[in-house]
Amino acid sequence: MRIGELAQRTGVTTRALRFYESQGLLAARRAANGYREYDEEDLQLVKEIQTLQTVGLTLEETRPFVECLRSGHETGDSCASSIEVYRRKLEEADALLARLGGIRGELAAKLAGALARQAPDPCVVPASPRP
Amino acid sequence: MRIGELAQRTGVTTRALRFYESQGLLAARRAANGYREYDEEDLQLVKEIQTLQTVGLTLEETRPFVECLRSGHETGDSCASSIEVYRRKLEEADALLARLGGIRGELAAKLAGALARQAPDPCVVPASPRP
DNA sequence: ACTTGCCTTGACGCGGACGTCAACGTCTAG
DNA sequence: CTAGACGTTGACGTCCGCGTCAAGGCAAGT
Repeated sequence: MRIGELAQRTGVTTRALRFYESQGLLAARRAANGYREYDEEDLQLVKEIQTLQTVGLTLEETRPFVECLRSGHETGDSCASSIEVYRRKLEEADALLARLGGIRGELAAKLAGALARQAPDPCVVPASPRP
Repeated sequence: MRIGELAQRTGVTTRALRFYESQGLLAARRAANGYREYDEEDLQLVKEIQTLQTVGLTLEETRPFVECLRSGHETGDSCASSIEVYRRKLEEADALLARLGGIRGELAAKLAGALARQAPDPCVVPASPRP
Protein backbone atom coordinates (compact mmCIF):
# COMPACT_ATOMS: atom_id res chain seq x y z
CA MET A 1 0.00 0.00 0.00
CA ARG A 2 1.07 3.62 -0.38
CA ILE A 3 1.45 6.26 2.26
CA GLY A 4 -2.09 7.60 2.00
CA GLU A 5 -3.63 4.23 2.66
CA LEU A 6 -1.29 3.51 5.53
CA ALA A 7 -2.20 6.88 6.99
CA GLN A 8 -5.89 6.15 6.65
CA ARG A 9 -5.63 2.68 8.12
CA THR A 10 -3.63 3.83 11.13
CA GLY A 11 -5.00 7.30 11.70
CA VAL A 12 -1.46 8.66 11.55
CA THR A 13 -0.92 11.54 9.15
CA THR A 14 1.28 11.14 6.11
CA ARG A 15 3.48 13.85 7.54
CA ALA A 16 4.00 11.78 10.67
CA LEU A 17 4.81 8.67 8.65
CA ARG A 18 7.46 10.52 6.67
CA PHE A 19 8.79 11.89 9.91
CA TYR A 20 9.04 8.39 11.36
CA GLU A 21 11.01 7.40 8.30
CA SER A 22 13.34 10.36 8.72
CA GLN A 23 13.94 9.16 12.25
CA GLY A 24 14.75 5.69 11.04
CA LEU A 25 11.69 4.11 12.64
CA LEU A 26 10.00 3.16 9.42
CA ALA A 27 11.63 1.99 6.21
CA ALA A 28 9.63 1.94 3.01
CA ARG A 29 10.62 0.42 -0.26
CA ARG A 30 10.00 2.57 -3.25
CA ALA A 31 7.92 1.95 -6.33
CA ALA A 32 9.34 2.76 -9.76
CA ASN A 33 7.88 6.26 -9.57
CA GLY A 34 9.44 6.96 -6.21
CA TYR A 35 6.28 6.41 -4.18
CA ARG A 36 6.69 4.70 -0.85
CA GLU A 37 5.33 1.17 -0.66
CA TYR A 38 4.32 -0.42 2.63
CA ASP A 39 3.21 -3.91 3.60
CA GLU A 40 1.26 -5.39 6.47
CA GLU A 41 4.35 -5.59 8.60
CA ASP A 42 4.76 -1.84 8.37
CA LEU A 43 1.15 -1.45 9.35
CA GLN A 44 1.80 -3.45 12.51
CA LEU A 45 4.87 -1.40 13.16
CA VAL A 46 3.01 1.87 12.98
CA LYS A 47 0.28 0.49 15.19
CA GLU A 48 2.93 -0.53 17.72
CA ILE A 49 4.37 2.95 17.67
CA GLN A 50 0.92 4.41 18.11
CA THR A 51 -0.04 2.35 21.12
CA LEU A 52 3.32 2.99 22.72
CA GLN A 53 2.84 6.69 22.21
CA THR A 54 -0.51 6.60 23.94
CA VAL A 55 1.14 5.15 27.02
CA GLY A 56 3.61 7.99 27.08
CA LEU A 57 6.67 6.73 25.25
CA THR A 58 8.54 9.20 23.09
CA LEU A 59 9.33 8.26 19.52
CA GLU A 60 12.91 7.60 20.51
CA GLU A 61 11.74 5.21 23.18
CA THR A 62 9.71 3.19 20.73
CA ARG A 63 12.86 2.39 18.79
CA PRO A 64 13.77 -0.77 20.75
CA PHE A 65 10.27 -2.11 20.14
CA VAL A 66 10.48 -1.37 16.45
CA GLU A 67 13.85 -3.04 16.16
CA CYS A 68 12.61 -5.98 18.16
CA LEU A 69 9.75 -6.47 15.73
CA ARG A 70 12.07 -6.04 12.76
CA SER A 71 14.41 -8.70 14.08
CA GLY A 72 11.63 -11.21 13.75
CA HIS A 73 10.06 -11.30 17.20
CA GLU A 74 6.32 -11.64 17.41
CA THR A 75 5.79 -8.71 19.74
CA GLY A 76 7.80 -5.55 20.12
CA ASP A 77 8.31 -6.19 23.81
CA SER A 78 9.93 -9.58 23.43
CA CYS A 79 13.35 -8.03 23.80
CA ALA A 80 15.19 -7.08 26.95
CA SER A 81 15.77 -3.53 25.79
CA SER A 82 12.05 -3.00 25.32
CA ILE A 83 11.28 -4.37 28.75
CA GLU A 84 13.87 -2.04 30.16
CA VAL A 85 12.01 0.87 28.59
CA TYR A 86 8.80 -0.36 30.22
CA ARG A 87 10.50 -0.34 33.58
CA ARG A 88 11.94 3.12 33.11
CA LYS A 89 8.64 4.55 32.00
CA LEU A 90 6.88 2.95 34.91
CA GLU A 91 9.29 4.60 37.28
CA GLU A 92 8.86 7.89 35.48
CA ALA A 93 5.10 7.59 35.72
CA ASP A 94 5.32 6.91 39.44
CA ALA A 95 7.60 9.87 39.99
CA LEU A 96 5.33 12.09 37.95
CA LEU A 97 2.27 10.87 39.81
CA ALA A 98 3.91 11.66 43.12
CA ARG A 99 4.95 15.14 42.02
CA LEU A 100 1.61 15.87 40.47
CA GLY A 101 -0.18 14.68 43.57
CA GLY A 102 1.88 17.07 45.65
CA ILE A 103 1.18 19.92 43.29
CA ARG A 104 -2.51 19.14 43.30
CA GLY A 105 -2.46 19.38 47.08
CA GLU A 106 -0.64 22.68 47.09
CA LEU A 107 -3.01 24.02 44.52
CA ALA A 108 -6.03 22.96 46.54
CA ALA A 109 -4.54 24.53 49.63
CA LYS A 110 -3.91 27.78 47.81
CA LEU A 111 -7.44 27.85 46.47
CA ALA A 112 -8.85 27.17 49.90
CA GLY A 113 -6.68 29.88 51.39
CA ALA A 114 -7.72 32.40 48.80
CA LEU A 115 -11.38 31.61 49.29
CA ALA A 116 -10.97 31.90 53.04
CA ARG A 117 -9.45 35.34 52.66
CA GLN A 118 -12.13 36.33 50.21
CA ALA A 119 -14.99 35.46 52.58
CA PRO A 120 -13.31 35.19 55.94
CA ASP A 121 -14.52 32.38 58.17
CA PRO A 122 -17.86 31.67 56.52
CA CYS A 123 -18.49 28.68 58.76
CA VAL A 124 -18.23 30.29 62.16
CA VAL A 125 -19.84 33.61 61.44
CA PRO A 126 -20.12 35.76 64.54
CA ALA A 127 -23.68 36.93 65.11
CA SER A 128 -24.00 40.46 63.85
CA PRO A 129 -25.52 42.80 66.40
CA ARG A 130 -29.15 43.53 65.70
CA PRO A 131 -30.40 47.01 66.32
CA MET B 1 18.12 47.38 43.06
CA ARG B 2 19.39 46.40 39.64
CA ILE B 3 18.70 43.27 37.67
CA GLY B 4 21.68 41.35 38.99
CA GLU B 5 20.67 41.79 42.59
CA LEU B 6 17.06 40.92 41.88
CA ALA B 7 18.27 37.80 40.12
CA GLN B 8 20.44 36.87 43.08
CA ARG B 9 17.72 37.49 45.63
CA THR B 10 15.13 35.47 43.75
CA GLY B 11 17.21 32.78 42.15
CA VAL B 12 15.76 33.74 38.78
CA THR B 13 18.30 34.45 36.06
CA THR B 14 18.65 37.91 34.59
CA ARG B 15 17.68 36.42 31.29
CA ALA B 16 14.42 35.21 32.77
CA LEU B 17 13.71 38.59 34.34
CA ARG B 18 14.19 40.34 31.03
CA PHE B 19 11.97 37.75 29.46
CA TYR B 20 9.24 38.42 32.02
CA GLU B 21 9.49 42.07 31.15
CA SER B 22 9.19 41.33 27.46
CA GLN B 23 6.02 39.43 28.29
CA GLY B 24 4.64 42.36 30.22
CA LEU B 25 4.79 40.60 33.57
CA LEU B 26 7.43 42.83 35.07
CA ALA B 27 7.90 46.56 34.55
CA ALA B 28 11.14 48.22 35.57
CA ARG B 29 11.87 51.87 35.68
CA ARG B 30 15.17 52.87 34.19
CA ALA B 31 18.12 54.67 35.70
CA ALA B 32 19.76 57.50 33.80
CA ASN B 33 22.18 55.11 32.17
CA GLY B 34 19.43 52.79 31.01
CA TYR B 35 19.86 50.18 33.73
CA ARG B 36 16.69 48.59 35.05
CA GLU B 37 15.78 49.57 38.60
CA TYR B 38 13.59 47.38 40.77
CA ASP B 39 12.03 47.85 44.19
CA GLU B 40 10.73 45.52 46.88
CA GLU B 41 7.38 45.27 45.20
CA ASP B 42 9.02 43.84 42.12
CA LEU B 43 10.80 41.36 44.33
CA GLN B 44 7.48 40.16 45.70
CA LEU B 45 6.15 39.98 42.20
CA VAL B 46 8.94 37.75 40.99
CA LYS B 47 8.58 35.55 44.05
CA GLU B 48 4.89 35.21 43.32
CA ILE B 49 5.63 34.18 39.75
CA GLN B 50 8.16 31.67 41.01
CA THR B 51 5.88 29.92 43.46
CA LEU B 52 3.09 29.83 40.94
CA GLN B 53 5.42 28.23 38.45
CA THR B 54 6.34 25.50 40.89
CA VAL B 55 2.67 24.55 41.16
CA GLY B 56 2.42 24.18 37.44
CA LEU B 57 1.12 27.50 36.18
CA THR B 58 2.46 28.77 32.91
CA LEU B 59 3.80 32.30 32.74
CA GLU B 60 0.66 33.39 30.95
CA GLU B 61 -1.42 32.00 33.78
CA THR B 62 0.47 33.98 36.36
CA ARG B 63 -0.61 37.20 34.68
CA PRO B 64 -3.87 37.60 36.64
CA PHE B 65 -1.93 37.22 39.88
CA VAL B 66 0.62 39.79 38.84
CA GLU B 67 -2.06 42.27 37.82
CA CYS B 68 -3.89 41.60 41.03
CA LEU B 69 -0.80 42.48 43.04
CA ARG B 70 -0.18 45.54 40.89
CA SER B 71 -3.68 46.81 41.47
CA GLY B 72 -2.88 47.04 45.15
CA HIS B 73 -4.15 43.78 46.60
CA GLU B 74 -2.10 42.18 49.34
CA THR B 75 -1.90 38.78 47.72
CA GLY B 76 -1.95 37.81 44.08
CA ASP B 77 -4.90 35.52 44.57
CA SER B 78 -7.20 38.13 46.02
CA CYS B 79 -8.86 38.60 42.68
CA ALA B 80 -11.57 36.53 41.05
CA SER B 81 -9.56 35.95 37.91
CA SER B 82 -6.71 34.44 39.91
CA ILE B 83 -9.05 32.16 41.77
CA GLU B 84 -10.50 31.09 38.47
CA VAL B 85 -7.01 30.09 37.37
CA TYR B 86 -6.61 28.06 40.55
CA ARG B 87 -9.80 26.21 39.75
CA ARG B 88 -8.82 25.54 36.19
CA LYS B 89 -5.40 24.25 37.18
CA LEU B 90 -6.93 22.04 39.84
CA GLU B 91 -9.22 20.52 37.23
CA GLU B 92 -6.31 20.10 34.88
CA ALA B 93 -4.27 18.42 37.58
CA ASP B 94 -7.11 16.04 38.35
CA ALA B 95 -7.57 15.20 34.70
CA LEU B 96 -3.86 14.65 34.29
CA LEU B 97 -3.71 12.50 37.40
CA ALA B 98 -6.53 10.35 36.09
CA ARG B 99 -4.91 9.95 32.69
CA LEU B 100 -1.52 9.28 34.15
CA GLY B 101 -2.96 6.73 36.54
CA GLY B 102 -4.54 4.93 33.62
CA ILE B 103 -1.31 5.03 31.69
CA ARG B 104 0.61 3.71 34.64
CA GLY B 105 -1.80 0.81 34.82
CA GLU B 106 -1.46 0.03 31.14
CA LEU B 107 2.30 0.19 31.39
CA ALA B 108 2.33 -2.15 34.35
CA ALA B 109 0.08 -4.55 32.48
CA LYS B 110 2.28 -4.44 29.42
CA LEU B 111 5.36 -5.10 31.49
CA ALA B 112 3.70 -7.99 33.27
CA GLY B 113 2.54 -9.41 29.96
CA ALA B 114 5.98 -9.15 28.42
CA LEU B 115 7.58 -10.82 31.42
CA ALA B 116 4.98 -13.57 31.30
CA ARG B 117 5.75 -14.28 27.67
CA GLN B 118 9.44 -14.16 28.39
CA ALA B 119 9.23 -16.80 31.13
CA PRO B 120 5.84 -18.34 30.58
CA ASP B 121 3.84 -19.09 33.71
CA PRO B 122 6.64 -19.07 36.26
CA CYS B 123 4.23 -19.45 39.17
CA VAL B 124 2.29 -22.51 38.13
CA VAL B 125 5.03 -24.45 36.43
CA PRO B 126 3.83 -27.85 35.26
CA ALA B 127 6.06 -30.60 36.52
CA SER B 128 8.48 -31.49 33.81
CA PRO B 129 8.60 -35.17 33.14
CA ARG B 130 11.60 -36.82 34.73
CA PRO B 131 13.38 -39.46 32.80
C1' DA C 1 45.09 53.05 30.69
C1' DC C 2 43.49 48.69 31.90
C1' DT C 3 40.84 45.11 33.89
C1' DT C 4 36.85 43.41 35.99
C1' DG C 5 32.18 43.07 36.46
C1' DC C 6 27.89 44.76 35.72
C1' DC C 7 24.50 46.26 32.30
C1' DT C 8 22.14 46.87 27.39
C1' DT C 9 19.66 44.95 23.00
C1' DG C 10 19.09 41.53 19.47
C1' DA C 11 19.20 37.23 17.38
C1' DC C 12 19.43 32.43 17.27
C1' DG C 13 19.05 27.57 19.71
C1' DC C 14 16.68 23.82 22.15
C1' DG C 15 13.45 19.80 22.61
C1' DG C 16 9.24 16.91 20.63
C1' DA C 17 6.30 15.77 17.28
C1' DC C 18 4.83 17.04 13.93
C1' DG C 19 1.90 21.17 10.77
C1' DT C 20 2.21 23.93 6.84
C1' DC C 21 3.74 25.72 2.60
C1' DA C 22 6.20 25.74 -1.77
C1' DA C 23 6.96 23.86 -6.01
C1' DC C 24 6.72 20.19 -8.40
C1' DG C 25 5.83 14.98 -10.48
C1' DT C 26 2.30 11.10 -11.20
C1' DC C 27 -1.83 8.58 -11.80
C1' DT C 28 -6.77 8.10 -12.87
C1' DA C 29 -11.41 9.44 -14.51
C1' DG C 30 -14.20 11.85 -17.55
C1' DC D 1 -6.81 17.09 -22.51
C1' DT D 2 -7.55 18.37 -18.23
C1' DA D 3 -8.92 18.42 -13.46
C1' DG D 4 -8.17 16.59 -9.22
C1' DA D 5 -6.31 13.47 -6.06
C1' DC D 6 -2.21 11.74 -4.54
C1' DG D 7 2.80 11.59 -4.24
C1' DT D 8 7.79 13.77 -3.65
C1' DT D 9 11.55 16.76 -1.08
C1' DG D 10 12.95 20.65 1.62
C1' DA D 11 12.52 24.29 4.60
C1' DC D 12 10.45 26.79 7.99
C1' DG D 13 6.68 27.41 11.89
C1' DT D 14 4.58 25.97 16.30
C1' DC D 15 4.63 26.04 21.69
C1' DC D 16 7.32 27.35 26.19
C1' DG D 17 10.69 29.21 28.94
C1' DC D 18 14.25 30.53 28.79
C1' DG D 19 19.98 29.54 27.48
C1' DT D 20 23.64 31.23 24.89
C1' DC D 21 26.22 34.03 22.32
C1' DA D 22 27.47 38.67 20.05
C1' DA D 23 28.80 43.17 20.44
C1' DG D 24 28.97 46.54 22.81
C1' DG D 25 28.08 50.69 27.03
C1' DC D 26 28.98 52.02 31.94
C1' DA D 27 31.18 52.19 36.62
C1' DA D 28 34.76 51.35 39.82
C1' DG D 29 39.30 49.81 41.42
C1' DT D 30 44.45 49.81 40.67
